[in-house]
Amino acid sequence: MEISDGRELSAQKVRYLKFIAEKGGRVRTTDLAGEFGVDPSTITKTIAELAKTGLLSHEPYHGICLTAEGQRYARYLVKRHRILSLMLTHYGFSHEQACEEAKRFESYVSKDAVDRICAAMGHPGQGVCGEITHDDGCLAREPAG
Amino acid sequence: MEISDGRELSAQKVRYLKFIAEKGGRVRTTDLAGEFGVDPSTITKTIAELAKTGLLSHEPYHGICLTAEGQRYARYLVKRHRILSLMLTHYGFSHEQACEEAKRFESYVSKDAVDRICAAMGHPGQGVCGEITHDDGCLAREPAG
DNA sequence: TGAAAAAGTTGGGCACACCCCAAAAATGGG
DNA sequence: CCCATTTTTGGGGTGTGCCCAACTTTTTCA
Repeated sequence: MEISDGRELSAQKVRYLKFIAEKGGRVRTTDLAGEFGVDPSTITKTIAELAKTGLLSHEPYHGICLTAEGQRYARYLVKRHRILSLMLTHYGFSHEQACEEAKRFESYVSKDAVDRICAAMGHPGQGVCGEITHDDGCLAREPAG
Repeated sequence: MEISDGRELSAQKVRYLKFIAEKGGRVRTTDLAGEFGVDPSTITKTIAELAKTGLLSHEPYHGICLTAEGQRYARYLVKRHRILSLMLTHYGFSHEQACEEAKRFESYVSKDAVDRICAAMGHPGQGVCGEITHDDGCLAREPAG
């Protein structure tokens, strides 16, 4: 895959992660399977791979939740989405259109670019689909424990 | 794949196609293999798949060139690249940085979005890495012959 | 002009991401 | 405590993209 966020997660894994973050708390296999229209077994397997990265923990039969590191990373993913969506609204996109379009390509935009765009827009506090937080300075450089 | 340009070409195929268009004329297997750092046999196989779409013709041992349809499509790809690069320069990217960043995600931006951004920028005639042409109105709706 | 070098193609195979199905296991409400 | 629901396991499939070895074609140049 050709991901540009400092981690080697595929676009699909990023989508799963973002969904888990936005839903919050304990997420069930069925929630993900329903949201993405895939078989639950697909979710189980993909979640197992994500768990190995340390971004989430999966207690079999009891749900999925993000680790502290996963939450920090997910905050970045959400921020990225909102920064890019906001950028698109500068080009005549409605909020909803911007949101949809950003989903298409956000996984392929480098963190460096997101930071730059964020800075150029004056670190906005409000995006098109929610608040924008600016606390991702230490992404992917956290001790394991 | 999750491509958003109205065709179902993967990002990699799009890169190959864009390279062929930018180089112009008859392109050799070796040119592509060198540019992308892959084995020549990989190029041969991928080109065979692209040839089936009618975007280019491949005369074995004698090179690759775009069909009229391929040229029209490639013009869109180049325009897309230049529009997105130009957009990025509005956020503090240098020309070269904008160009590199655009390459990362351009394949995932919908044609609709490119058109909208193009319009919002006033259909610019000059991009960061060359002229921008605006003749892609009839993409992907051309008779085969 | 003809053999060696270079360029290109074929066939086989590998890795990764992502997906589904059937069957088995675990959970939890009645 | 049983049965319906949820979830996991094991097996399998597809598509993309890549490499290697062996072979064919083209080109070069002595």
